[in-house]
Amino acid sequence: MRKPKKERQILLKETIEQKPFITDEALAKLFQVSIQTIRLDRMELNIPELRERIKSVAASNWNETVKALPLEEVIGEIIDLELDKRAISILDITKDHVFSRNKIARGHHLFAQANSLAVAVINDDLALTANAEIKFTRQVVEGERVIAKARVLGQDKPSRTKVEVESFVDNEMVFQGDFVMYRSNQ
Amino acid sequence: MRKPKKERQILLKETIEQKPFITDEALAKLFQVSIQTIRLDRMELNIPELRERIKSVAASNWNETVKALPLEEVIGEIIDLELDKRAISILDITKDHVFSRNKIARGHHLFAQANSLAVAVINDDLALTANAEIKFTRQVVEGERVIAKARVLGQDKPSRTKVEVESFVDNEMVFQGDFVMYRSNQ
DNA sequence: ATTACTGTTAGTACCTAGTCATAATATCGG
DNA sequence: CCGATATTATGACTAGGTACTAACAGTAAT
Repeated sequence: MRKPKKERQILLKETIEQKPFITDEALAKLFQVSIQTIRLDRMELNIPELRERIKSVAASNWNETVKALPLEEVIGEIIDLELDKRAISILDITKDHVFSRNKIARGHHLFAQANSLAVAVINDDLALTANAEIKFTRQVVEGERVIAKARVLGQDKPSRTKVEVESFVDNEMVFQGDFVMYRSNQ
Repeated sequence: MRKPKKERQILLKETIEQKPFITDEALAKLFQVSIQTIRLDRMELNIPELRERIKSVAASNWNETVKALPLEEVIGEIIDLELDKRAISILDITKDHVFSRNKIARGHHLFAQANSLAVAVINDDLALTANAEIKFTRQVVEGERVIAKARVLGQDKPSRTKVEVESFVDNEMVFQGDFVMYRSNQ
């Protein structure tokens, strides 16, 4: 029934992470030990008391409300561009681009970088994405720098241009997309 | 210096709404009355005590967490969700979402709505887009309301789930995407 | 002038979910 | 079996309250 200290502490940590609203009393019942033991465990694991946990959850809420829409106009910085040929852009992955849970970059930011690069490379006043086939080949985490390279492949029909975009972190491909772009054909 | 009861109570309500972390003691000093007066005021105004306020702020985040994605991280507003089955979200296209030139919605916003819906519908702690095939079937302009509908199709492999997302403006399809989602366990 | 009422302040007992410190007991490994 | 580690118990204290009673000042009505 009762588990050894180490095991209990690991479970305790997980339980509190998952359910930060739980009291020491409830934890004591859950693990079949006294409240004091739970408190000693929290001490050792540096887990604050219930009220402080709730407070921090509430506070983190407050801050994230302020951040509003992270999807701004910034979708990478273009560092090389030859219209209707190729283009390169850089996007530094910050905390604004990642899931709060696991620090992995959200897919639409990688897509946005690639897509906007595909739009930018088209030598036309109007360029829209008609369709695309994309692959997220590796996870990107906070702090990494994504380099997207677009290559114009050619035109099936006069109003459709194919653009291939490949994105890299340290020469490792993280994203690959084939975009079919609509253009007005002035 | 000291204001009449009514005025104080109005200000009290506003103050607490704006700063829910404030204690009765601090409020008493702020309004130059005794703690008891503040408590009587809270009673009359049905404002709960500090800890309950903090709790509700914290809970408002925790409860509304859809497995993989906190609700406020979803692009668009989720109006229907049944995990691992289907989900619907609404995104109103504002000037923030369009090209300044022609008021046409930028593709990555439609993608972001669809992609985050595909993430949200997955009943798992970790959900990432592996790859996707998308079509922009009609242009969307500023002021239009996009309704995205996600449908979970099934699983090829245990860790891969297919999600189809179709987005509409006035019953007209504007976007269609087949997403292959990676999920951690379950 | 007395009564009634409102608004404010004061004080008590009690509550929860802890803290800290110390002591006593239980359990396990060698 | 002994000693170290682990656990439980005990008492005193804290913040931020609730719930209740009592007192008092100022105003209005009778």
